[in-house]
Amino acid sequence: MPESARNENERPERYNPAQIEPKWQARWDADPALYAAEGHDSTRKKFYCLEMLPYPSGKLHMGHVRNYSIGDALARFMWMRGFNVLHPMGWDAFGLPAENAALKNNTPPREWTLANIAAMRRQMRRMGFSYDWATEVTTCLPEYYRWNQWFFLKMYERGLAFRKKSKVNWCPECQTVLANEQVIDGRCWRHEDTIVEQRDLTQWFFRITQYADELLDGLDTMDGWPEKVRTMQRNWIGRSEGTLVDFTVANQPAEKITVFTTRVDTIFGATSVQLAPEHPIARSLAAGDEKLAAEIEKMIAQQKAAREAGDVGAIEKHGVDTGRFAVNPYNGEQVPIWVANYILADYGTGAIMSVPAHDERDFEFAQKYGIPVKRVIVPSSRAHTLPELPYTVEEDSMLSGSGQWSGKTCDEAQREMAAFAKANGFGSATVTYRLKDWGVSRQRYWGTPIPMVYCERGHVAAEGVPALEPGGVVPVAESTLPVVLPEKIEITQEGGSPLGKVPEFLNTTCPVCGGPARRETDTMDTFVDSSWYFYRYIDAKNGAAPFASDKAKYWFPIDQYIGGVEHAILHLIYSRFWTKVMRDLGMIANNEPAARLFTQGMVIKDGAKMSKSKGNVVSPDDMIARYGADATRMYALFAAPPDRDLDWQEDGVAGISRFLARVHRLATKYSERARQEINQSGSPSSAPRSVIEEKLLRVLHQTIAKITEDFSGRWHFNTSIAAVMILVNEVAAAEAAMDSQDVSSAAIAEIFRGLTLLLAPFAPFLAQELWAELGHEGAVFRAQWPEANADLARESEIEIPVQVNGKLVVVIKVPAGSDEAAVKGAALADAKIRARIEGKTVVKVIVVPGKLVNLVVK
RNA sequence: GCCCGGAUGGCGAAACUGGCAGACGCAGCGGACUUAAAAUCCGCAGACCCGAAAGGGUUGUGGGGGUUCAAGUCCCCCUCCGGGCACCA
Repeated sequence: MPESARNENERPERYNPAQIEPKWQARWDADPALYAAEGHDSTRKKFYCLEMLPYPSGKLHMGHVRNYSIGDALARFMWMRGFNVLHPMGWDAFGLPAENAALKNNTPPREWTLANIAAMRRQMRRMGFSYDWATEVTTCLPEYYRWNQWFFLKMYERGLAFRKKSKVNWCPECQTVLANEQVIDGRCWRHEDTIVEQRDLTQWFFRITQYADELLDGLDTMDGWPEKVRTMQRNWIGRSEGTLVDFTVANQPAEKITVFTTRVDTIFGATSVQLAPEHPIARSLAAGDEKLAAEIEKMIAQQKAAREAGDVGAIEKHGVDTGRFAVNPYNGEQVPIWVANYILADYGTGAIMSVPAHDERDFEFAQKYGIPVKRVIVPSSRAHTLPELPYTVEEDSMLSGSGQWSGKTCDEAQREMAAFAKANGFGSATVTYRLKDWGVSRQRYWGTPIPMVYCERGHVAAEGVPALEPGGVVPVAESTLPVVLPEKIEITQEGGSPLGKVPEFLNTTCPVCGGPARRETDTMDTFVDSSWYFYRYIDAKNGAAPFASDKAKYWFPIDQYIGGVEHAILHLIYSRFWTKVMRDLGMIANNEPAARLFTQGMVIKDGAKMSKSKGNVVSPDDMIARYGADATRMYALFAAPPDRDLDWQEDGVAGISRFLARVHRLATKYSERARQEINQSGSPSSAPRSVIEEKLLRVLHQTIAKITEDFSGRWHFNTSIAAVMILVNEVAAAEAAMDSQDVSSAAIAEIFRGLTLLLAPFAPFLAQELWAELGHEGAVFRAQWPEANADLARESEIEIPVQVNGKLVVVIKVPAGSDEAAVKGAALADAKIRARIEGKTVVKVIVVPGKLVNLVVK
């Protein structure tokens, strides 16, 4: 850091962040090494502090400010604790808004995006966030997205990227396909009012389901992640163990209906088979039965309507008997086949066996239609009366009326019956997931081109990789990456991929035969970009690989990841998947991307999330202009604990600003004495300390202890900041004593030095200003974090509340460390206590040393 | 319906392992400084009641019960708010 900031001419009388903050920002910006980490060969312990990268909308919002203020405080603290800190930032820069902006303003997406990035980077610097800009990652640049393409090729080689025709979610507004994760209650995640349609398209997928079990099991060991996020991911993966059982259609043994059940032990109680209306057999049974066919069409329409309304659960259960029968392979019994509107075509097999006696929903359905109810599960313990139906208990229950399995426990029966099905060729144990493979194709322009071509002669890449359809699917040669997104392009509102209209892009040659070929015109889901960006930070300029493995081995896993809970499933599950794929590619050694995850609460104003439509948005720029960056970020930490929602109140920012002004006034006033003390460089005075000096040092060291603990534990920075305020209040109250010689210059130097260091993670600009003002060299956040001195922090006398029958009567003072007898004696000697217990019997005296005394009297 | 959070002054909140409820801050009120205001500094402040005051009493952490010398904190039941999942067989 250059010379001290002290200059009599420019030093303001009053706290003026508009003067202090840009000054230090300029100095920090001029020295890129300040925020840079040492290399992966550093002997220092590393700390990878990561905040979720923003979409470059062009403006920081308060949610960003909060997220980054938390991360920045932590990064600065860890620096001060001597760690080798990596604290990077980047831009999730592909995506639809750039195309919309292009349509609206006739600005090319790239230009619009890069301008937004420049604006936001400026804001971040103005906020004083300590990012190492040398490692900046921008996902829309070919230097980055070529590695998306590279990964795509690697995944294709391993069968993890594949093409299939499937029903896809289509947002008419975005004019593109959405992943399941992007459909919320039947609506587009970006367009709450737009109902998602289903279309049949051939799409690229990543086989995330191959990792379903590992993604699920890993959650159990991830104790650095919030339980809430882990639960959400567990639900999302939705693993369900069960059995597949083939029923045959009576008189048509070639027609099989495979049902999925988690309760195969109840199969002797099955009294019907229920098909989803979309089920192929439902359709084939309806052939020639117009009434049935019409019913089925009605149900499909109804399901669609409910899906669109986002209220699937509200439809009344309803079904229609096909008049046909299915044969239960366990007992040969024939049961009617129904088609029902509550059976989902896309879960399990789209067909179930209905066991009304032991399933609540089946019971309800059977009651409605008069389908028989057959009890086959009973409690193991001999109860005199049988439990009411439906009886769904598995534990301590056993089978009855179930042939050779009668008398077995449900658990045993499930295992044995699945094995029996397998042995007899009519079923098997299986696992189903709610998680589906990740559809990554998007019919959009502003994204990573998928590096595949379609050979017109039908060539295929290699043996064993069959063409899925006429026109061979051939991966682009790795050496020719990146497939560059063309810049000259006309963006229109019509459907289909815009890249299909660019002949220079579309027409290419087949990498195998050199013949004519056309490129894949879809681009990748932007969640691909954000699934691995944090690996790129460690080696952002690497032109030969996404990153060097030895660097990843040093820096990973991320020590602390911080972001919004809204990414609990999408981004965070894809990132975990990507990490496992990279591990299997031999690129990294870690199984999970982040050791610890923190999800901060939302920023609320007037009881609602800040949003343009509600008109309650507070602009960080306005806050900076009025109160400064320090006050803005410190308020974001002070107003609520970081994991809770934060209610933005501008008066509160003003309060923080006043507090900072107080600190500034006091520190400036005593800086001369502090500087002299440093310049003397002698050992601290051994003169006995005054009572007030002792008290100031005591509070200082208590505050150091508390804040140090807050950082390593609960992260309740609101109370950390409150503790600094208490310290400052104490200092202000001691002003007279400091002005006289009741407080030594050595103590003054120590107090203001400590205060400044404590403030450094929260209000970095002011802390830096005072650091220089107090005569210290260098960057304050590279100075050593103060050590709490337990001796100085110790209270000599403590207050003990004394209760009579649990009610507070008086607070007495006793020397710290007094034993039980002494405390009890002092309590009983107190005049007020004596008056209170006079004439009564003391039944019991409870003494909690250091805490309180409670006299139980009668 | 299931699973997580949460409910404490006028407001944001604190009380980490059961031990002085309301730290710290905002807003408010009173005072000092000022011709005045702003800024700053000092003080008051959960509610209710008694008292001229000093002080004293009662009550109080969404509601009801319980455990305990002692409950915002633990147990049981209930209400409301926020979030997630959901005809998942």
